[in-house]
Formats: sequence, structure tokens, C-alpha cells
Amino acid sequence: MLDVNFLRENPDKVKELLSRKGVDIKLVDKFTRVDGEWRQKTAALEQLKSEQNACTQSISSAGGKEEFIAKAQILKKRILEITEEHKLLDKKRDGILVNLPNVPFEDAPRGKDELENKTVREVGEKPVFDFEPRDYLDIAENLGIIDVKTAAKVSGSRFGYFMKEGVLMEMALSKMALEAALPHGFIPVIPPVMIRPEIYESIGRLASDQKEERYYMEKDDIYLVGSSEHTLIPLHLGQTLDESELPKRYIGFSTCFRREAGSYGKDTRGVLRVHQFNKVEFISFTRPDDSEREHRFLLSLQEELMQKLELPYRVVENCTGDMGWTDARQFDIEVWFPSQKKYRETHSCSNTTDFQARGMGTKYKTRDGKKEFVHTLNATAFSQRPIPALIENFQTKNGTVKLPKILAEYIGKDEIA
RNA sequence: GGAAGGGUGCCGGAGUGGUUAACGGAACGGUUUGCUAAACCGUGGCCGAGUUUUUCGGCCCGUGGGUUCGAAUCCCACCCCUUCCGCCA
Repeated sequence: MLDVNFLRENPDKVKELLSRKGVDIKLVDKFTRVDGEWRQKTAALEQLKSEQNACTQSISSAGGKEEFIAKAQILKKRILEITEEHKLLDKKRDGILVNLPNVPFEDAPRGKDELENKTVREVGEKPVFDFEPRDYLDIAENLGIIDVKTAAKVSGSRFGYFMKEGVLMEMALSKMALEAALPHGFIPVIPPVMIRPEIYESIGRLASDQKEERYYMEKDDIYLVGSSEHTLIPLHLGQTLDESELPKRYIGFSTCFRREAGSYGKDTRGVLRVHQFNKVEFISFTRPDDSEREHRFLLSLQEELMQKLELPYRVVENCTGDMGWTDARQFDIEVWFPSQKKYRETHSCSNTTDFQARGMGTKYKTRDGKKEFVHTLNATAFSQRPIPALIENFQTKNGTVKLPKILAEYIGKDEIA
């Protein structure tokens, strides 16, 4: 959620920044208007209530005088009316507020869509093959480590069975991420994968189009999470942390559920875009002054892991138009896929500033005793997407996969044949 | 799923219709002090108005409704916690 006071004081600034994200800025004007009405109505209502309180006091001290009771009855009626109007405005105002995304940082690269993302660096050598590299799914199906055909019959499209070394690779990646994180004080967590609507909304993950992306179970009025981030961020719901505890870091493992609405026809083949996958995620709570530094730190951890896997990747800084709803700055890591001759996104790394913390009421106490909202960050440690990347980049002429050294150690063999 | 009990501030905990949330503890700030301790004083959150470093007002006792001139207190619904029973990886 955006800061209402910031919105009131800097409507033009907010409009400017949000337009970079492609938001319809009429919403901001609408907010200003509705908020003005809301404030007037609030003042009127509070005035009446103040009179009512005074009247109530007189009744109690004067021993139930008729005249005060009569006056109180009139006040009560007016208050009821005004309260109705106020509630409507309140709802309207909140409705606008939850449909405004976080503002990007001033210096975030501007652009409309992913084509305008800024490449920060390319790392690693793209593999050179003396044969035509095959698609990961061909290889994986042949080796019996991914089965989407049976999954389609059993569960539908965009599902997959991971089997044999497919499973071992996933477990190894999770273990690698965990071992890299623990020395930096990350607390490992396996969080719930279901979340209540009101919590989901207040971390900004049910806003507008995002709602379509969520699985909802009507009978229980509960959502399935799209990432462990969604139940990790509320870990400090309503809490004030001590400055000395920050940065507070977590590494979560969970299954993630996504409807992939609106991505019809995109990556329909294989397991790059599925309804259900596992992901290890980094989360940080920081002082506002430290969030940019923490952001770079999380990115460096992600890169360290990718380098250990010897995968060729590039880091892009997402332009304003391609940034996530909650993000003020976002980086993606994209890995080279030889069969597609393209970099494909496998990681993201986001600084959401105080946007989610405000909704959660997560604050920290500064050394001079003031309370301020923390900043929150989230970054992929590993999802399942690097597995297809590994299969493609380390394939051999005869259809086997020759594993990078670190994975060979974890799995106990250096080739999937 | 059934039964019973419960949810009050950072914590414990009183409060069963009449403004101001008793009392105790913790933490923080201040005074005092050679230092420490003690003692004493002060300190909740959100929101609105404004003469915007001082002030006035509203709201907050799990959540949302209701009754009433007035609700932590009475009524209804829901959520959560504890214990017991049932079921269960």
C-alpha cells in the first residue's frame, strides 16, 4: 500500500512515477478527490460524535434528564446517517488505494515492456556444441526425468512429473541454496502455502490483475500462495522489530501455485511455465536506508549460486513497465537456453520498499525511539526453472547430461544417462 | 467434526451498562549520581482538524453487525487459541 500522506502531499510526483509503470494516472486524481470528501465527512462525523459524548456525559451526571436524552436521540440519528455516507467513501478510497502499485525508484530504467529492460552484465561462457543442441524436454523425456504427457492426463496442461535425477537435482539445488544462505544468518522456514484473503490483500498480491493469477478455494475462503514470499512477509505482522535485529533474513521453501491466466499459448510446451512448482526464496526485512544495499547483496547471492552451477546468465534491471506490482526496483536473472538461443528468466530480485510493510504493520524502532516501517525484499534462490537450463547447457551428443562439478557432488554421479 | 473454556496495552492481569482501561512487571527517556543500583517523574497505536516542535477531537478491549441516550460489559455471526473426545500423515 502507498503512503496516504505521500500521495496527498505529492500527487504530481506520484502520477509521474506511476505513469512510468503504465498505470492509469486518473486513479490518482480520483484518489485526491475521494480522499478530500472523505476527510470532510470524517471531520463532520467526529464533530457529531464529540457532541454525542458530551451529551452522554450530561445524562449520566445529571441523572437522566429528559432534555439530554431527547438531544442524544436526535444526534444518534444524524450520526447513523453520516456514518453510512462515511463508510461508502471509506470503501471507495480503499478501493483506489489497493489498485495503486508501488512507485518505482526515480533512477529505475524507464520503459514499456521487457524489451526495454536494461542488461546489467552477462556472465559465463555459452556452451559451444559440435551438434544441433536439443530442447530440454526431448532430452528429459528420453532420460525419463520429466514426464508431462502423463501429467496432462492426470492433472491437465502445465503440470509435470519430475522423476529420478530430476528430483535429485531439485533437492540438490535446495540444499545448495540453504548452505549458501545459512552463514549469512538466514532463518530457514517452510511456511504455510495457504493464506487468508485479507492478509493476501495487504501485502499487495491480490490487487487488480494479480487476483486472476491466484487459486482460491471458496469453501474455505482461502488462497493458495504463488510464492513462499506471500506467507513469509507476514511473519512480522503487526510487530515492531528492534533496530539491532535488522536486517532480518529468511530463506523459505514452498510449493508455489499459479493459474497462469493470460499466458495462453506462452511456453505451453514443457515445464518452464507450470501451475505448480517448488521454489526456495530469500526474504529480508531491513532499515529503509539499507534496502538498496541489501538488494545488491541478495543479487550477489543469486549470482554466486548460478556461477557455482556454471550456467551462462545475464542480469537485467527491469524497466518501469516490466516491474512487479509491489516493486520499486527489480532485477531478473536470465539463463541461456541453447535450443531457444535465448536468455530465459529464472530468478527475480525485488525491493518493495515499505509498500508491503505498511500493509503488514511491520515497523522497527530507531535508536532515538521513533517507529518507522521496515523495507522488505524478496529474491528467488532457486525455482525449478534452472533444471531445464542445466539439461540444455550440459547435454552431450548422445543425449546424456554431464553435470557441473558441484551438482555431481551433491547427487553422487556426474552424468545422467 | 463434537464438547468445554478463553481472546483486554510489550507481558501478566482486574474490570458483567455510565466519560477518563485498576493494579503489577518489563523496556525506553528524564531527574539525581564519582560509577552502578535504588528512588522519583514521564512514555500506547491509528486517524481527523489546526495557530503543524505546544493544541483540540474521534477511534481502538479478536473481527463484523445489533440493542441502548450510552457497550470491554448485553445479543447475533464469524475468526483464532487452549483442553478433552473423534478422525488422521
